[in-house]
Amino acid sequence: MKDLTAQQSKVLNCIEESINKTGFPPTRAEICQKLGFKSPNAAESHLRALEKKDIISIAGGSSRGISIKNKKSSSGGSVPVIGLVAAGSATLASENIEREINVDPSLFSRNVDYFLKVKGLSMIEDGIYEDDLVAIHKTNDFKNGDLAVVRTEDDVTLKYIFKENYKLLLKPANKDFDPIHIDLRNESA
Amino acid sequence: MKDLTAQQSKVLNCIEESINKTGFPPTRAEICQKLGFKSPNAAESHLRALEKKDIISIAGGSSRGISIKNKKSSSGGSVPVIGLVAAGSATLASENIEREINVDPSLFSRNVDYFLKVKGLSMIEDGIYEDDLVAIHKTNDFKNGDLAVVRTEDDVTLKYIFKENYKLLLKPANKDFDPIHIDLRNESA
DNA sequence: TTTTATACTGTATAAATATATAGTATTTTT
DNA sequence: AAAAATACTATATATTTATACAGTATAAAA
Repeated sequence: MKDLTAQQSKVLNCIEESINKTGFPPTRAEICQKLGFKSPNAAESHLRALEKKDIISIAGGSSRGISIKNKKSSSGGSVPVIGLVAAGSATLASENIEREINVDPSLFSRNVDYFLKVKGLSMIEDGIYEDDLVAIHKTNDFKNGDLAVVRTEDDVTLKYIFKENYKLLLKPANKDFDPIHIDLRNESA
Repeated sequence: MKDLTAQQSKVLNCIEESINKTGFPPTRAEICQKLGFKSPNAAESHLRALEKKDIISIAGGSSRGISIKNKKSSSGGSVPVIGLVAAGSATLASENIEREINVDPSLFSRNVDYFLKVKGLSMIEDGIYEDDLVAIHKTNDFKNGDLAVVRTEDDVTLKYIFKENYKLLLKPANKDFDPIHIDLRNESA
């Protein structure tokens, strides 16, 4: 990745701070104000430079349309203890609550609805181990590859979820377990 | 907390999805488009209702100025394994890298620069234990109460950081350790 | 040395956006 | 039964905002 100039870093930092403090990205004018520029084009051209270097993306024709692109990552290794996201149904194993946990909400990019304690071994290849806590966000909004809480007939499991047309593919991270295919047309929602 | 109506939940969900997918909140028009409303005021009034119920806040005179308010939390308990944020200096214990970790960046609200493995006992009251991994984001932007990586003369520690004028207060979460006071005027940056 | 990138000021404007006002209709609360 | 909240359509507009164009100047790359 190309290196950023000092000014570009300042602008990037300014974007991060805006998102952290207000919840949304800054306008050109706000960047100028924070960094002392007097022309909106000062911010604009720095943004274009950051876009060219693939650090941010800019949604054209959209106010505050700045988003910070996903940083790299490298070789193998594991995922940390916090999993994520995207459970289909509402009533999960919900009421096995062991204790309440007090967490700074700014830790997570999505709202955490509850935590789930991991049992069993099916995710060990991703570094999620027995007794780890997984932060769960209830939503119907998921992307392929998201880690999801899946409720099968008599079990609640963590699986990677892939959806294609009417087919759902649930892939455990442990090779010893088989992927599960579900045809949504035969299932009750 | 007052309950949301079905429509209000849809709007809230729409906001969450927008933030998750694009990185910034939706406009009134976008909410209308997604939910099939034909008047911008449909979105507007739902937003005002959500604001009244203290679910979101709306920054006046600002485009996309919607942010989802911090959800509650309850009694005691601990913080999960992922800590956070806000280290002052650049060269920390940086090069004791044990392994590289492959993480979905969307897990964190801030960019993760590296992970730190916890040694010692000073944070045990917050549920951060020996060998836990803490996600670190390098920045100078911190709020009082943030958990920070602090480099003292011969140590790297995790402390809660409070700043007031020229004084820095570093508070460990373990009562057996004393808070540290630092006068910034006597310190070299 | 001639581009190309960086780093801005200054001006302008079309388009995006928030937001007010006027209605209608239904449901819930008092 | 009256008032208040919900759930919208429809129209209008001031303001915000992105974004282009014209410059100036310096540093780095070809």
